[in-house]
Amino acid sequence: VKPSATQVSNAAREPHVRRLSLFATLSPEDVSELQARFGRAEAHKAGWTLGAAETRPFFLVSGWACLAHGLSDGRRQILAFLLPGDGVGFDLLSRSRKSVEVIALTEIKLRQALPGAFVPGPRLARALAGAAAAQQGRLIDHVVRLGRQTAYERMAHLLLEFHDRLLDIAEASETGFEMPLKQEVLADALGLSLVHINRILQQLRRDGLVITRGKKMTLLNRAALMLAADQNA
Amino acid sequence: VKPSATQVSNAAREPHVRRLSLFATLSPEDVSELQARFGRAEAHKAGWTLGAAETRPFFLVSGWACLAHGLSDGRRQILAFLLPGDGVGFDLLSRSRKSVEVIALTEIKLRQALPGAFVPGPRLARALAGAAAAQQGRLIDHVVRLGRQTAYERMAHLLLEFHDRLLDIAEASETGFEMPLKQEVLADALGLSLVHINRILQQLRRDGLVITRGKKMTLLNRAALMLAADQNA
DNA sequence: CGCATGGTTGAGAGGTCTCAAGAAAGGTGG
DNA sequence: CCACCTTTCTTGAGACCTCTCAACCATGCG
Repeated sequence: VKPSATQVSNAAREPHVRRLSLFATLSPEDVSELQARFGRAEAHKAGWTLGAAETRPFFLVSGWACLAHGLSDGRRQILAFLLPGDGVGFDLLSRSRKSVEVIALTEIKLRQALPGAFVPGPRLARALAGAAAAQQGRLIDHVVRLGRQTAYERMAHLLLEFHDRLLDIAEASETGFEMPLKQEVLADALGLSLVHINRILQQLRRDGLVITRGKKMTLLNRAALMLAADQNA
Repeated sequence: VKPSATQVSNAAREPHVRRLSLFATLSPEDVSELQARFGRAEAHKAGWTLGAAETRPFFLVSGWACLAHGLSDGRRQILAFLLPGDGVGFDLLSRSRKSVEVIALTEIKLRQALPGAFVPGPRLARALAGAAAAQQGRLIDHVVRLGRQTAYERMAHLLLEFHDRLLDIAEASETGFEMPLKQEVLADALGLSLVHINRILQQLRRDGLVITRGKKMTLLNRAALMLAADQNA
C-alpha cells in the first residue's frame, strides 16, 4: 500500500479518520488500509431505518442517526446517538440484541464495510477498541442519566455530550453547534415526554445557560451546565 | 495441556465454565487453559468495593456483586449486576470509565486473572465474546427499563432477568431463586426510591405474580411477568 | 433482652405525564 | 411572492406516578 499525499490528506478530513485518531496515532498506511476496507458513501434520507443486527459494520460520514429499541406498545427508547465519524457494528453493541434499530435522524451518508474479514493492524485495532470503549462509556452515562438524574440534569448532560463529541470532529465551535433534532427525539432519548422536553429547554434558556435558534444550539455557560449535569464524571 | 478427568469435572461445576459453555462448546483443553489463567478463589465480605478500572479481569465464583456509578451528591446508579460466573474486565465495559466501581452485595468469592497476557484459543475467544455481548445486551435492556418503563414493569423485567441468568448456572429452580438484595439496592438499580420499591413489590405480590419470603423469591406466574415486562425482547 | 438493620406504612409535596389546543416555522404549488 | 398545508413547537390544566420525610414494625444477632 502506497498512498499518495493527496489521498491521505483527503482522508484526514473524513470524520471517522479524525475520530479514530483520538485513540491512536494512525500512519498514512493505517489510514489507507482503513479507507480500502469501506465502500463508497451511500446516502439515506431522514427516517431511514435498518435492523442493526442485519448490517455490515459501517461508519457514518455525515448527518445524525441513533440506535433505538421499540417497545410493543409504541414507546421507544433511544440508546445512543451516532454522529459523523461514529462506527456501528465494530463492537458487539449493535449485534447483541435483535430489535435494536439504526434510524437516520437527518439525511445521512455512510460507508459500509466491504465483504470479507477485516484484520486491522495494531494501531488501527487500538483505535477501533478505543472508539468502542468510548461508546460503552457513553452508554453508561446514559444509564446514569436515565436512572438518577432529573430532567434538567439529563438535558444539560446530553448537550455537553453533543458539544464534546462534535468538537472532536471539528463540527462545533467553542460555544455552540447545529443540533438537528426534534424535541420528540430528545424525549425518546432522555426518557421524558415531548412536552416536558420543551419546558426544560425553556428553563435552560431562562436560566441563561443556552440559546436555541432553529437548529442552532448555543451554550452560554458551559461551567454552569457542567455543574447541572453533575455525574462528576 | 493434559487435564485429568477429575479436574475437568470439577471445573465444570464452576459457574464461569458453565456460563461460558452457553456461548461455545469448550473442550477439556479449553477448560483447563481457562482455569490455568486464573488464581485461587479469594473471598470478600459484602460491601467490599473496588475501582473497576484498577483491577485485573476476574470471574465471580460465588455471591452477588454489581457495577455502580456514584454521583457527587450521594445518588448512586447500579449499572449491572454480577452473578456467579460473570466476568469483569474482559470487555471494555469496566475500563471505559473511571468512577465505575465493583461492589460486593453479599459475601463473594472471585478469581483474578494471573499477570501476563491471555491469548485464548478460538472457542474460548468466542465464548468470552459471547459473554461480553450478553452483558452488553443487558446494559441495553437496562437503558430501556430506566428510560421507558414504569416501576412495575421495571421490577418485573429485572426479576425475569435474574431468573434467566440463574437458571443458566443452575442456581434457580423452575419457579424461583434466592435474591440476597436489599430493597435499597433494587432502588439504586431501577432508578426508584427505596419506599417505592417496597410498594411495587407489594403490588406484585397482591397481583399474585410473586411471593417473597426473606431472601427467597418465587415467581408464581412467569407468563404474566413477561407480559408486564414487555420489551417484547 | 436490646440494639441494629432492613422492611412497611402514611401523608403530603413535587416532578412529569396526558390531553388538547393554539402559535410558529417550513415547504410547496400557484 | 403569497397562500396554504404540514410539521414542529409552545402553552395550559389537571391527573398520576414517584419522592421525601418520618414514623413504626419485624427480624436477626450478640
